[in-house]
Amino acid sequence: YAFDTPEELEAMRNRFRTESNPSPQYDARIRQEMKNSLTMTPDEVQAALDNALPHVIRIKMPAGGEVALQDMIRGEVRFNTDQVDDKVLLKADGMPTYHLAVVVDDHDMQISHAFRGEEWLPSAPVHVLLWEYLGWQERMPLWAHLPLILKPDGQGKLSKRDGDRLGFPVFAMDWQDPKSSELTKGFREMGFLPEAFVNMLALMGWNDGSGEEIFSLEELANRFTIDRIQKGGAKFDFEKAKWFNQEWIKKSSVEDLLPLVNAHLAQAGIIATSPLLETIIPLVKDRCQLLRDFVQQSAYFFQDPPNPELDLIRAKWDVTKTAFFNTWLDHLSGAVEADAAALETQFKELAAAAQIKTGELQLPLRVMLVGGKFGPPVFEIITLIGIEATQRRVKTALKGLS
RNA sequence: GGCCCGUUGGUCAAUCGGUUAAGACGCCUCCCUUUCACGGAGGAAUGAGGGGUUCGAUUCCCCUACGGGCUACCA
Repeated sequence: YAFDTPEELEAMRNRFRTESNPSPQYDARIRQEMKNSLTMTPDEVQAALDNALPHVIRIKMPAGGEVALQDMIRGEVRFNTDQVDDKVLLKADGMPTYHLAVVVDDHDMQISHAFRGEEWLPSAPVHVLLWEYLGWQERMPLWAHLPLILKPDGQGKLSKRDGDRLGFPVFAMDWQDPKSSELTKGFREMGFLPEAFVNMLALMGWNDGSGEEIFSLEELANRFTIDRIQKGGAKFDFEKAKWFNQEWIKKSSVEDLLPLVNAHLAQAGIIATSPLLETIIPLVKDRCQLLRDFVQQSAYFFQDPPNPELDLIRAKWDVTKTAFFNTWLDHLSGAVEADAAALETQFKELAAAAQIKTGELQLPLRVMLVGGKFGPPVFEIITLIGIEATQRRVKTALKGLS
């Protein structure tokens, strides 16, 4: 039992704080100077308890002892119990701290292997002792303290604030702090496939030695061995994370991608119609790292580009090109069905007749139709959006260019 | 400060005493491509420093340096 008030604890820290000991602990020596059942008489303790004096229950770390634990990743780790403080086990409000709770929970849940971050290693001796003191040491789980994920720019472990600061998600899914209502971005909402997220995470601090990197959850489970877990922390690399996603987008079927792509399009206000989207996905998926990239890559199939980047073509624009496009527009009206090869041939013939290089005309055409310098081959796009939309977009662009 | 854990290219990393020290991401060059990607072929780039042990150390040991974690009635 310890009856020290927060103020008294603070006073103790101030009293014992020195340059060589910036954070004094409630340890075997200091506890002799504090108000607890080791320094008070049994009667005093009983009286305090009877008077419902606020108190906590601390673990009494043995003086001059040693706790050794076997870690599956790091081997034997030893701690001198003099260096570990008398951690609070039960708080004044009656609630257990993590230290007590984790041991009791793991015991009740019959946990065989306890995996946790390396930041828990310093308090492991408290937990080991608790398993012993509670009389459960036969059932103590095997320990594994995993390496941490570090900030990309050094300076410590990755925290949720780094996401905002450096522009990448930190949590699996969007998470809003109920208290501060602060939003932390999630990998899912940013357009990561679950498979890619799991894959990326698993390969941070572990590999199977084969050099392969793309694994499904099932493959990961089959190949996983504890002895191949890395000991040092790994800096998070968003570029690599995106690469994993890109690989999984390439690997995924149209059926799997369809609902996800549809959701991202819908969120961007684009209503994608059904048979069209299925044909578009395989056409553009190689150009997408994140699911949200599908928005830019397929929006123009469903709606005219709102602000085509005409500046890209304006510099090299002249009246002969305007004339060419007007001629082409006329010829287009005669076309019954849109066939990519036929359209391209016709386009090239007209270009030759006008004595303009097709290269100087295809880029402008692309910008008029899709809005920028990206996307699949232009004539394939025309077959999908149709003659009518093509004419409309070219006319709009010509107005913008004049 | 103390205690604990770690340290191979910019990043993730293979190597379990003898290798030209893999591979991937990113970067650069070229090819394919009248866009952007995909794909293909190349390239630059690594054993923190110092001592040992050994015929031989990236690999084993020690020291130093550096990095990380913990040091709350938070987890």
